[in-house]
Amino acid sequence: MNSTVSYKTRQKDQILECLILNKERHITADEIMASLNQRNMKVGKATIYRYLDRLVSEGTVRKYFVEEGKSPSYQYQYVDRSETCSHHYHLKCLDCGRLIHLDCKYLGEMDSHIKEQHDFHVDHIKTVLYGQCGTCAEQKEGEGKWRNEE
Amino acid sequence: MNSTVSYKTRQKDQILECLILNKERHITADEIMASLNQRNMKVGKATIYRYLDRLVSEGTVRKYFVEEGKSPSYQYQYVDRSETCSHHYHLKCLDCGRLIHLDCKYLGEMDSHIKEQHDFHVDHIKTVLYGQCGTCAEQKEGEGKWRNEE
DNA sequence: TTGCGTGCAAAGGTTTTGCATGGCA
DNA sequence: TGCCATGCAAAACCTTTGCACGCAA
Repeated sequence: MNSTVSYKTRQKDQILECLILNKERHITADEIMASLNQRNMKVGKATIYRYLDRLVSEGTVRKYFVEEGKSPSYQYQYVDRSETCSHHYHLKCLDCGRLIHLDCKYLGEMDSHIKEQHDFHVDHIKTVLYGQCGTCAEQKEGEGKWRNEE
Repeated sequence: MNSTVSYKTRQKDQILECLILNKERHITADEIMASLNQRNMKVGKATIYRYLDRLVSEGTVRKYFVEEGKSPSYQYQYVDRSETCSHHYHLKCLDCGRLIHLDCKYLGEMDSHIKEQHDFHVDHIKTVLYGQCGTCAEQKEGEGKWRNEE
């Protein structure tokens, strides 16, 4: 299918290693560079972006757009082959930023429901359910009422 | 709660009018400016961004991040008050951009399910289910196979 | 040796910010 | 008159691109 030849290089290995080390969470291109720099692995920013692009189109890595923190940016996450992220939902807590992978039969049924009753195919890669996780909800309750933004 | 005083101005009126005219679809800050310029209404870009921010935090307008076209950007859409958006889900077609308000008992149950079983409160104002609507799916089928990313 | 990969810096795009001025109340 | 709102331009930001050199195969 994709006939592009690809060379194996130190940079690619190190970038991929970093993604795998962080497979539990999202990481920005900048964070990857910082992380590599910390361990005295110098990789140019352009290289990181270029390789990430390739990994994303290969399906090895998933790309999200996230607004947490100050400036919005893309975040990348290694796709664990054992987890079928395309079949479950993602919940993201607006307070603590935690991403929860939700594997649940009930939600699978919801998919079918939306498809059959509402004629819409949900893309689990692009969709994230935003809200508040239980832990944060408890904390907020103690503090009084809550607000949408920080 | 929010005690900030707000003045009524020509610019605000015109921006809001433009959003309401386009309430069926989403629109970028740039498109708002272009649309206003066309009708000889001069409004600075900074003003548009600033007012949009305010409208978003008020809940009058919803803000999305969309990657369609060349450069990714934020898109805005007026929230129709007559619809109780905080209680239903929103589906957004990634192809045609249409926003579908989904009032459905089944999905309400899903909320309870997520809350009770997964200890997570879904925020319907911030959450959008992305995917493909039936109409667009049909079109794509005609054109051949589809791909996840472009 | 071939041509993909890399690094640097510059370009590109949207969105934000600073500051003086304008205009609502 | 007081203070919010506006406009302009510059800044800030992330991401992409051009180009010469490096380095797998």
